[in-house]
Amino acid sequence: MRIEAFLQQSPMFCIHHTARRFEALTSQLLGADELNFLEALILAALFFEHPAVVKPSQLADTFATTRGNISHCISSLEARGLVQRRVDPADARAYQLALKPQGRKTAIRVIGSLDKVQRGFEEKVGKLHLQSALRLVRALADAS
Amino acid sequence: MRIEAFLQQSPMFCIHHTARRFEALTSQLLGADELNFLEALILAALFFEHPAVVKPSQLADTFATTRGNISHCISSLEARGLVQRRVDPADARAYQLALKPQGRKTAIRVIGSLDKVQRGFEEKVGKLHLQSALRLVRALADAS
DNA sequence: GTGAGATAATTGAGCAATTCAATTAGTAAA
DNA sequence: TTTACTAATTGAATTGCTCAATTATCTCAC
Repeated sequence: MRIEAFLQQSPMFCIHHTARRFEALTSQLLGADELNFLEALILAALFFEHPAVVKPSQLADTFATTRGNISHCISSLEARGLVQRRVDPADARAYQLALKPQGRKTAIRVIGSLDKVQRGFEEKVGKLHLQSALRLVRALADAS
Repeated sequence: MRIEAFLQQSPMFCIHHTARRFEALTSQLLGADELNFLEALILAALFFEHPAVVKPSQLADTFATTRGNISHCISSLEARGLVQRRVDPADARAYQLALKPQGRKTAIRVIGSLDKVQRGFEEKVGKLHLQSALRLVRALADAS
C-alpha cells in the first residue's frame, strides 16, 4: 500500500500512531480502576505534588485542557471517594485538591501502570534510544 | 510543579502531548473542508493508492481502527460527493472505494495541509532532527 | 466601603469520534 | 445444500471533551 509509505515517512503521523497505541495500552491497564487517561494523570499529579497545594486551574494548565474538563474529572474522582475538594482558606472561590487514602492507593497503582507501559516500549526500542528521542519529542511538545 | 518533571521525563507522555498538538493544528486546517482526521487520512489513502483498488477493510487495518468507524466516515464522505462505493465484481460483499473528482481536489488540499503542519514542526525543531527521530518513533509505532 | 469588573470553579447541555452488537448479504467448502 | 465464515453496514450507546451560562468571590479605583 503506497499510503503506508507516505505515513511511515511522516514523523507526525508516526508520533500520532504511537500515541494512539500508548493510549490504548494505558487505558487497558487503567480500565481495572475505571479511570480515563486524564483522571489517571490527575491522581498522579496529586500524588507527586503532595504535600504542595494543587488547584483545578493548575491541573488545567499542566495538562493543557479546560477547567470544565478538569472539573468533570474531579467530580468523578470525588464521587468514588478518591479525591477531596477543600475550599482554599485564602480564597473562597478556589479549591484545594487532595488524595483520600483510597485515592493514594489508586494513584500508586496508576503510576505503576504508566511505568509498565513505558517499560514495555523501552524493551522494544531500547532505553537509550528512547531517552535520545526524548529531547526531540520534548522540543516538539514545547514548540506548540 | 513536580508532576511536570515526571511528565517531561516520560517519553510516552511527551509523544502523547505532541500528538495532541499535532491533531489540534491539523484539524484546524481540515476544518475548512469539514473533515476530521480519519476522513482526511482516507482521502489521502485513496489518492495515493490510485489506481489500485482500496476496500474498507484495508483502510481499517492501515489506520488501526474498526470497520464500523471506517464505514461511518466513508458514508459521510460519500454523502458529500467526495468518494464512491462500487461493489467489488469479484466479491459482492466487498466494496471498492474511489475518489470522485471533487474528492480528488479535496485530497490534494488535505495532503497539502498535512505537509504544512509537518513543515511547521520542522521549522521549530529542525528537519534533520525530525528525520533522525523518525526511525525511532517508527520503531515505537511498529512495536505494538 | 461600594460598585464595576475580573477571576475560580462548577454545571449542564451538546457535540464529535468512536465502539459495540446486531444485521444483511454473500462466499466457501464439506 | 447446509453450515460456517467473511465483508460491510447500521444504529444505538458511550466516551471524552468543549462551550456558554452561572455562582460565588475577590480586587481595586474611586
